[in-house]
This record gives sequence, C-alpha cells and structure tokens, in this order.
Amino acid sequence: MVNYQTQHLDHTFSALADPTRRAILQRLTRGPATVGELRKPFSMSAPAISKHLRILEQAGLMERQKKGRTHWCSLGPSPLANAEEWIHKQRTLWNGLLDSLEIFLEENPK
Amino acid sequence: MVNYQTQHLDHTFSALADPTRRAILQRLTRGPATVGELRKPFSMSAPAISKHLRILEQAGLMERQKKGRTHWCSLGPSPLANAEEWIHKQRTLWNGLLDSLEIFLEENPK
DNA sequence: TTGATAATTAACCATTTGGTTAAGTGTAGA
DNA sequence: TCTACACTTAACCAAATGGTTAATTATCAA
Repeated sequence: MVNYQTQHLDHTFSALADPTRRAILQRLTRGPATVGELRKPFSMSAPAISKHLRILEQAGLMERQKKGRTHWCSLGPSPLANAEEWIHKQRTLWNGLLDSLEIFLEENPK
Repeated sequence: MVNYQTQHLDHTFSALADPTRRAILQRLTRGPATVGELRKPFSMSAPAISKHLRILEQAGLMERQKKGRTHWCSLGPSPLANAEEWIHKQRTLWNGLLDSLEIFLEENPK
C-alpha cells in the first residue's frame, strides 16, 4: 500500500523530470493531439517520442485512443484524477514543509 | 532564462523521483539533522547517502552547515523560497490542467 | 492490390544513476 | 600525539535512461 504510493510517486516525478515530457503535457492541457502533432516541436525521431508517450501513459498522466491509424493523446479523464491524487499526496507528504513555508513568508514579507 | 527554469525543474523533479531522497526531505521537515542521523533509517552505505544529499543540495532543496566534524542538514531558509518557486511554477505551467481538474471534479462529485 | 502514412517494436549505443568498497580529510578527545 | 569518529571522494559496477536507425504493424486511399 505504502509501497504502491511510493512507486507511483517515483513514476510521476521521473516522468515530470524530463523537459520533453513536460512540454508534451503542457501541450495536452490545450486539448488532445495526435502523436505526429506532439512530435512536431521537437527535432527528435518518432521512436523517441513514442517512448516518452509510453512513460507518460504508464505514469497515468496521459491516455491514448486509437482512431484508425492515428493515436489521439489526451490528459483526461483518468489523468485528472491522477493529477488530483498527485497534488493531494504533495500536500500530505510535504505538509510540514508547506507550513514552514507559510511561516517563513509571513516572517519575511517582500 | 527559460532554459534555466527548465533545467531547474529537471533537477527538482529528478531529486524528488527517488524514494530515499523524498524520505530524507520528509525527515527534514521535522527539523535539522546530521548526516548520520539521516542515514539511520536506511540500510545503505554512508557514501550512498552522501550522494543523495549532494543531489538534494544541488537541486536547492537542502542546505548544509558544518559544525566541527558533523554536517547539519536542513531545508531552510533558501529551500523554502525554492519550494515556493517550485509550487508557483507548477501552478503556472499546469494552469490549464488544474482548471480542467476543477471542472472535472465539479462535474463528477464524490 | 499496391503504395504511402501513422505509429510501434527491435536492436543497439552512450551516458546517467544508484549502489558498492576502499581510501582520504578533518575534527574530537584521551 | 594518536586513535576514533563523521563524513566525503575515488574508483568501480550493473541497471536504467534517452537517443538512434532499421524493421514491423496496421490503416487509408488510389
């Protein structure tokens, strides 16, 4: 149980640790896209993008729907639940830190 | 500039991607600790812990103060500013996603 | 049916990561 | 001064990561 959460966080954070993958996620917040479309901004081979997508998918951050020969990628709906879970975990795991942050910010106004 | 931010996020997220490092950070939210103290919960060599600490330090998540032969590790004060920066970036970068999340949650009450 | 297109899988490669043991640095204390 | 202690650095290793090219799968359309 704890182990599951831990592994999940591992996957989420390592998925987010790559700039290409973050850019892809950012793009997807503006709506679904095909693999080819997602590839365009990068000077990178198709298999490289394919691997990034698989990592995002396995981390639960992205979903895929095949329509004919094109794959449509999107964040929803389960990635939204996933993101919520992630944010929630952040808030619980880092609770102490966030509290300290508030105190620090109060004690050190701009 | 953008590149700096990007690299910074890379460092932050890959630092957070390791369970040992997250556990160390969690421990530090309860106050400063020596390297030896931080090591105790793990069945891991001292050099291994040393490397993890260096990664956290380089990501700006941890600070170190040498008192004699013992090193005291803590989150503050700059790590707090750092964490704030990180959260802020999350909120701006993922703005669209978070908005969608709220809509999703409204449309799908528990 | 045949050829082009969208995408993945397979095989490979260099670099990074996360660990180890052994040796080194610097401080504390008898 | 000598030894124990806290910790890091050096050198090494196996596995994971992020990329490549070549081959494969599956669909569309002429």
